[in-house]
Amino acid sequence: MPHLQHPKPLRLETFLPYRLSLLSNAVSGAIARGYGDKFAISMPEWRILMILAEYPAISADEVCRRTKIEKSVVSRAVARLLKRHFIHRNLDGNDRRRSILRLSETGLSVYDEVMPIARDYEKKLLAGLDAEELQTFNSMIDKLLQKTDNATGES
Amino acid sequence: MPHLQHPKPLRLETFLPYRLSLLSNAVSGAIARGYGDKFAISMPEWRILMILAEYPAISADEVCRRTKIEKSVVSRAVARLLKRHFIHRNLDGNDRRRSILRLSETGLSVYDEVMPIARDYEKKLLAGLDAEELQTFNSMIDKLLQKTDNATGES
DNA sequence: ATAAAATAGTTGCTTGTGCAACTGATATTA
DNA sequence: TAATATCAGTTGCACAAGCAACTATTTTAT
Repeated sequence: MPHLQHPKPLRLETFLPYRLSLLSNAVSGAIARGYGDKFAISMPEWRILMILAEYPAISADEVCRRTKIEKSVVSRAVARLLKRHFIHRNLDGNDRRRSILRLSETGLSVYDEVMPIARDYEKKLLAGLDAEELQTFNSMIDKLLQKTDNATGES
Repeated sequence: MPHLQHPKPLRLETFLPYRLSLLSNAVSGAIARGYGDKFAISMPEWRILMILAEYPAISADEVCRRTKIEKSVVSRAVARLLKRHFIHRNLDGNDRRRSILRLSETGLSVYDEVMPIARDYEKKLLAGLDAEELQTFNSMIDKLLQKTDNATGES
């Protein structure tokens, strides 16, 4: 039996999508282990806490837009954060479909404890890389995100 | 009710793990849509085809090591690829725990059809970026992968 | 040689995710 | 104003992923 092999295969190890996925999983995974072990919060929950720390008093819908998390995932994560009293929810008086989410004292204290862990991890990860490299790296990410926006985005 | 807001929050939009995850999802997602719509193959399945195109005649275990896909996922993906006759499997004569996987003619032809789509997408994504930027970007990914290896790896 | 440990691979189970359908509320149009 | 469309949010469902437990085989150690 012949070994079927493409004459010029696309090498997985150098394939950008694969490399990005490895890196993203490794980085997100490491941080997720941090807050997951300590507070039993999931990544979507953590991102919601983050976005509410940055933008207090926004709706679930705005959370979706800002975090790019799918709305059913947000809905269930919000339910769990409510049950654990990490956030509050009030109906929006002007539009009773909408409700306004806010961090609670508890939620803020959780955020205050997790945030430095996340920030330190990021810092440690980027330590020893010179500023110019980092600059290029970040601008590359921006450029690539823009390109994928075009491909993914609305007509 | 006071709006609880951290005085110096970690901005989600500039948070590296978040940005990497956005980018990775967008990039992998775009390609996955390509082969998914056309051949109904999943991302793990596609990666297994890729790795077999590059390394014909390797074991499932080696597929795991080379693709970093979890072994149960590989097992099920291999089962599906076998059922669709995209690959062959033979027992290894020397070690009867192990079996040897190979692309079939069909599998190779699928690979030959999907591969250019993936490569073209990658090319289009990277078009217009100057070579030096790209070089830095790739070396940054390598450096970061190495750092996460240390953190994730064995004691 | 025998027992214990390691390895390749499969399967069961739990969990997370995302689409689609749905409810209730608001906006739009005729 | 009535009919229709849109929007915020929830829930049902189907599927993917990962862990752990298991089988069968091979390696290592005593």
